[in-house]
Amino acid sequence: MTKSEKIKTLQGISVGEVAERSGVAISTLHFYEAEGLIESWRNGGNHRRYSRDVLRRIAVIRVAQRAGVPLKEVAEALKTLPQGRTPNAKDWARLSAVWKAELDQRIETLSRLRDELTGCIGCGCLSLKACPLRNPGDRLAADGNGPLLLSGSGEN
Amino acid sequence: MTKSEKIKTLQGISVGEVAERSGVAISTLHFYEAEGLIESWRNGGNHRRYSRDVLRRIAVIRVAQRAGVPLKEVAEALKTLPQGRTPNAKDWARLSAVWKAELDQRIETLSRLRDELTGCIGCGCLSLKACPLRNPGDRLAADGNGPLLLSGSGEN
DNA sequence: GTAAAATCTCAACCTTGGTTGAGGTCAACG
DNA sequence: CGTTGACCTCAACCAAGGTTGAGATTTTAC
Repeated sequence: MTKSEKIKTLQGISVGEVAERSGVAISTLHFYEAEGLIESWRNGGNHRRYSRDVLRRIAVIRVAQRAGVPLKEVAEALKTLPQGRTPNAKDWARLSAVWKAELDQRIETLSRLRDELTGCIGCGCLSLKACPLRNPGDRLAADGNGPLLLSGSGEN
Repeated sequence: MTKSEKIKTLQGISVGEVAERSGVAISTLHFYEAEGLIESWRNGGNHRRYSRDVLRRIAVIRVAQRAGVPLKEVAEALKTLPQGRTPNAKDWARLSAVWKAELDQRIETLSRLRDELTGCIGCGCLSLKACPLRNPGDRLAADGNGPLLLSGSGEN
């Protein structure tokens, strides 16, 4: 570690630098902090200072979001990391295993829908009770993406 | 068609019956109408009346939503159907082909993410430039699910 | 004929994930 | 020392996809 790096570690990183290096807008960093996803302390002039591990945390947050994990759940998961520590390989494995399972579920649900859609293209069977796309068995097979009630019964 | 069914066709279906038969809340039907997704006329007492094909339209709307198609796009697609007609097999094929392609894209994006996540579980490599989960090449590989800017560059 | 159930309109509110702007302070360069 | 640029707070706003409630009317059932 060079002398200037040591000073930076002691003084922390500014919000602008975190924004630039993480690719996240400053307003988003404020928002994440308000939501308890990241932390900072203040310097003498009330400006936020971040430790380096905020960058890794942000990376984790963004991967989780890509996987469709809502921020609240990400926040919960991050709270299980001991005391604002940089997540290590084991922590990351624990979180990502859970998120991968959710992602698997989402992919499976969408794949099933795609298969049904493929089978139904052009068949016009949307009007039939027997159509898998209308199948009541799917009604509670939610997408994992919010509390969508996906019913659709009754002949018509 | 029985005599009472004939009368029903002439008089249209009430909003409550549509709600019950489609599994969609009345407020949602009002909302869909305001958004131009469905249509109705009014009886003498200003109550909405629907023709039967509203049920098939609602079914189409909900399948599209399951596939992640935003309502505005569904509305656009439904407007291409000639004059509030019941969608027939050909119409349905046209719409579902487009939506299936979008769904395919979504599934592919998520699958790629899953593979990366699987490969990365426990590796702790989120901190490395070389990690596929951090790869700038992914930055514009959006999810199809809203204008998510998924960047994440800079070493850390 | 009357009471209950269904419907109407319109505005306000909800959640998620942020962005934008106003008005004020802090820091750094020359 | 002054003037930019970076930063601060707080409130308002945005989009999507609806839900909720108030107050009025209509329809239905007994």
